Amino acid sequence: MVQYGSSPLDLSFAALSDATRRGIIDQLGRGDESITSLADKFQMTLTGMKKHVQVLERAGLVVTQKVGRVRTCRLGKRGLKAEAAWIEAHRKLFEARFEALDDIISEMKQEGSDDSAS
Amino acid sequence: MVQYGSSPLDLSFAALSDATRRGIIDQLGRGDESITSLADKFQMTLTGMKKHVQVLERAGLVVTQKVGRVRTCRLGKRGLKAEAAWIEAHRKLFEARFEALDDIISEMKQEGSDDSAS
DNA sequence: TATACACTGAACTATATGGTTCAGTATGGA
DNA sequence: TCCATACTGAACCATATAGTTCAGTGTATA
Repeated sequence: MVQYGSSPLDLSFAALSDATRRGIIDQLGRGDESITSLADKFQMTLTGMKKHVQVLERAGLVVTQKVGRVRTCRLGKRGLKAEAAWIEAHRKLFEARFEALDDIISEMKQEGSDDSAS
Repeated sequence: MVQYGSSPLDLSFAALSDATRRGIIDQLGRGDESITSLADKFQMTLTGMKKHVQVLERAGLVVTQKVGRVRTCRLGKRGLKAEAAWIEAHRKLFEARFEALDDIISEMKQEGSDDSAS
């Protein structure tokens, strides 16, 4: 039996699965921003933006700091190392599979029956 | 205003945000599997496993083919290229930010007020 | 001091996710 | 032919997500 507990990757990949949040990361790559300016840029309520930022923060991708009444958001120091590592390791897995099985696969496709059924 | 539509990355990052599904990819890297054998290995009902496989399939990470009564799952040809590309591009963004701002940040930390408030 | 600004939190909506059970359908083998 | 196997689909549950509105709190500033 294979057992997998939940991990930090759960949080970061989930954070990255939303286009708005990937956009926020793009934006913060260009410079720090307040919640308000992000909300403006993404045409969203303050509250909505705050939630997105919280998701990114829980994932460690973004760090925030409140000074006065302004909360400033910037990219988190931990970066995307763990995610890059997982993806790279598995990208190789995919490729290894295809080097080994390329011809077998096309062979299977020939004799294939149902394929792609619901 | 910054506008981001939904993209294939939404589906693949969401697919990767679950430890079971990342485990399935690990497993398929070692060889093709039927839904039943995956369900056994991950101690889950057939129906539950089928759903996970469908999520991976919609994301293009896994391909399935039904022959007789067995549906065989294998890694999808499209692999993790797009995901790797996004992560790599942004990993550089993170690093660039820190090279430029490392000292400014630690300076901000000194004078910081609230930090890490809810 | 009064006002405007930036955020925060609670509450609500609609939809998705991760899982189950149960009742099928279709296939392979004795 | 009969039975077990492998999957499929519908229905249900609990929880999470993406967004909203509304009613605050705390901070700058005129």
